[in-house]
Amino acid sequence: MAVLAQAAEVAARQGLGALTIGDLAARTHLSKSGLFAHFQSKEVLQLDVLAYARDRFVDEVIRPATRAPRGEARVRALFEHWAVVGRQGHAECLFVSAAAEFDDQPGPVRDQLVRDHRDFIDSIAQMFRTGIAEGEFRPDADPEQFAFELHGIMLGYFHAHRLLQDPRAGERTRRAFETVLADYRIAPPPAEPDSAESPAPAVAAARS
Amino acid sequence: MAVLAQAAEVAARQGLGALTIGDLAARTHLSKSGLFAHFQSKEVLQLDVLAYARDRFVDEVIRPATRAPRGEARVRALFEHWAVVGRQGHAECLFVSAAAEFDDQPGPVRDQLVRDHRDFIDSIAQMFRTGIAEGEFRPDADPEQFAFELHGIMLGYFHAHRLLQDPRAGERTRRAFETVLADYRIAPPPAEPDSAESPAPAVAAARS
DNA sequence: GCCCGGTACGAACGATCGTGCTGTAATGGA
DNA sequence: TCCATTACAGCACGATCGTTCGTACCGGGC
Repeated sequence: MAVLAQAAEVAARQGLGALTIGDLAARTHLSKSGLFAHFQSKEVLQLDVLAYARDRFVDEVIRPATRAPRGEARVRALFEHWAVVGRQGHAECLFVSAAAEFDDQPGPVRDQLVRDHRDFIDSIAQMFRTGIAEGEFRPDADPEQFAFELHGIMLGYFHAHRLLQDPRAGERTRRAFETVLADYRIAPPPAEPDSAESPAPAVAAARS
Repeated sequence: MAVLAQAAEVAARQGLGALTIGDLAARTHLSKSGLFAHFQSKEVLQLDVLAYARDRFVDEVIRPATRAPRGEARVRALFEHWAVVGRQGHAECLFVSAAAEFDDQPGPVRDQLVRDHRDFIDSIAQMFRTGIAEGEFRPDADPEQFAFELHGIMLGYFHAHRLLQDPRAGERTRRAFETVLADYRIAPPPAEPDSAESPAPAVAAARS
């Protein structure tokens, strides 16, 4: 539905709570009551927008990633698609702002938000798990810990990119991602013995 | 002003945009016009709330941290105080939700938000810099990169703690923090030579 | 004494909020 | 061709939004 696309765009910009029926009706060239007839209430509208954004996110981030080869390549694909979606200010910002908005007001919207997010975190952890099974990640690593850290990096990215408009946000994000990945990867390039003052070139390159 | 404390609490819960003058007047047992007289407009109210929250944050997080010894101890103190404030749902959530809310709507509130946040990031970077000067952190490290990564971790913490109510959020956050710190610390405990299959115990301990 | 700036009030404003009810033009299967 | 369904518009409702106005009370300086 084209209405939901418009609604999602507005909600991503102003927040789910600031999404107003009258404003949305004007944007879609519909009457307020005509638009309202499609949803029984504003809450249903918010839930529909959330579902729409989730479908978009699955289509543009998760599914493309699962088409990449299992293991680190898949995790990298997830990262890349995720960053692209966030950069364009699409669905992702909706989830970030909605999460901050509804983190303290109970109700169906919050519940759905929690479910969606838990599912996504589980997807990340699962992709990481296949990386362990493929022998690319350390077998003693905690997949949910990796999901937590990756998610934090992306939150920082959206923050720096959208609010601060830091032109180096992308570069910083990628560097943090590579560092985390390097920490979890199996068989890191062995450092030269006792090179505390002059760190291993591979590590230094990953950090500069 | 007690009114601002109430306003900050509401804004932290519902967001700065959902902070309404009538609602705030009822909470403070004032008439709407009587309360409105103190601020010339809602925008000024939002800015005042922001300034109030910033002062609280400086008092409860930044200043206590600067009283800790220079170097890693100070960075750790910052982390601890930051986590405590975020856990109690005080000022920090206001900044997180406000950032997500105003990241796409220009105006004085957004500008102030950006200034405050840049200042805070700079504070983190500066604390890290003293750690370099003290010889505790790698001299080739990028302080702003560290600030970015720490900030991302905390964003992930607030998200997991407040929205998902993950009981393991604190533990995950601390682990991520220790990992990042270990990456930036100088003179990591030297790994046994050629221990690719069995990683160094110190690293494994930091991750489990 | 008087005046004055601050602080608070009640009432009201136009606008917009979410939400109903009613009417109607279009549509598609029987 | 008829009829049920759908998709919309029009209008109106009570509530609440931010804001303004006029008006008190109350303190201290002239």
